[in-house]
Amino acid sequence: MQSETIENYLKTIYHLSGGNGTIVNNKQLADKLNVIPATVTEAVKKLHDLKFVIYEKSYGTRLTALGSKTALSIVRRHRIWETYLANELGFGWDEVHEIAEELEHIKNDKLIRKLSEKLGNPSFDPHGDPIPDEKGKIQKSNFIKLSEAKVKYNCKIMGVTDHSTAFLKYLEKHELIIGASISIKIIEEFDNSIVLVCQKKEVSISPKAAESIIVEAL
Amino acid sequence: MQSETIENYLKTIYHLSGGNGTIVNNKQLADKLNVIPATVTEAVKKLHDLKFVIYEKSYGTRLTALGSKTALSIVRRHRIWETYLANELGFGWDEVHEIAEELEHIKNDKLIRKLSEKLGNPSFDPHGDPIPDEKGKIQKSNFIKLSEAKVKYNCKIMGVTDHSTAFLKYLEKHELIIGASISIKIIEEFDNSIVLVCQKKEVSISPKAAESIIVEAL
DNA sequence: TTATTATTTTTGGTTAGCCAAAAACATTAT
DNA sequence: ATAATGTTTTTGGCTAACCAAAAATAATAA
Repeated sequence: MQSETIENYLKTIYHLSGGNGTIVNNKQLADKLNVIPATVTEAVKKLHDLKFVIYEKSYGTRLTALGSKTALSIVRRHRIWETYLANELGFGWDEVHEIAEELEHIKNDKLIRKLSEKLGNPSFDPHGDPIPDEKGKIQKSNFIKLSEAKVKYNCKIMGVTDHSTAFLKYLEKHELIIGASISIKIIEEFDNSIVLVCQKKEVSISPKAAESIIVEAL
Repeated sequence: MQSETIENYLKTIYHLSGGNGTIVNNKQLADKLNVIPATVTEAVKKLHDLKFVIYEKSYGTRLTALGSKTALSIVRRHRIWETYLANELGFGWDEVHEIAEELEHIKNDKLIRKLSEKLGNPSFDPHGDPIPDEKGKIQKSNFIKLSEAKVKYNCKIMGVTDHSTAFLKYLEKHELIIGASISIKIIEEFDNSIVLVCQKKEVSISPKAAESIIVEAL
């Protein structure tokens, strides 16, 4: 259908615009795609002709409905593959992104459907990021990194993004298990460490650890 | 490492030369790759410069050790993916080739290793074609289609290439199961149907069915 | 061996995707 | 409002992969 380059542009515009139709500029795109702005100018003109974006000279670019739909299907493929690589083939979460960057360009709906089925048609990947469905619909959630939670938040632990044994042991020690409810008591001013209550016990979490814990804000 | 185009040239040269270093000509390559001979001339010159082939003007092209090694790794990826798609994801054998044509270009040794492991590191795909190992070594076998067997051959049924339920029922009815030993009694002159003995019973197999049965000639 | 046919190579030209440098345009700070 | 800075566009150029048409070679048949 379209080239890998076009797919990468659409995906990047989608991510930079934060999923809503926000305008994206050439500099941002150039930086993300590792090309110079002149190259982006050329590219967005073509994307405009192909009806994937609306490009207004010296102003910016935003996805059309078609562009958005296409971007969503790429994001879907990417996240399905990431989840598959991690859950079915035993890759670490640090490894899957790079491989999925290549796999996402294989356009075969049946393949993605089969992978998705094998995973139980998940709506979220283990990063907590939503996986668009076949129609491009995204299930909303309040998934955030624990490091983004504020005082008094009540949350539920949904997953982790660091799968090192060191980290998993750290979690175990503090009885922080998937599904557990926690509430944020204090966020220390000077080092951003988080004091929270989990399983009736008070624990203090380093900001580094909080970066790798995905919670649902309730 | 190299482009998809180069990989396709190497793979095609490998197949056309039948795995040994036989010389391949431009016309053959052009036909297989759906390009015109002029394009092939250009390409093989480049492959020569890259030391993947020895190209002799107006004569032909053959793989170097490097080219052969590279081709073998592409064949490995292709057959691992085909086997994986069929055995793990439930694709039919008629569907896997096309998808594997894309997947084979993803260069990630760990990925192929994991897929291979999950399959039990097979040396043959369900077509009966050998899967080169990581070093490019191919396990020899006497796998042939039953349709290629001759009178008096003793064989063992190794697999099928048609996975339709109709065909599987046909096999069941004739008690032709994987692993069974058979011996060829007669090949009918006028319609090429095969009379063989399997499990002490004499059965007659249509040429169409024999096309889809892989046996090992003993 | 000469004519015919097939294959290969050369030449000139295209498109996608990129870059560098310079020019045009916007934005921000003074 | 003007200068300084940042962003965007234009222009000219590059490489990989392709094609078409013509010229050169090789192979085959008469």
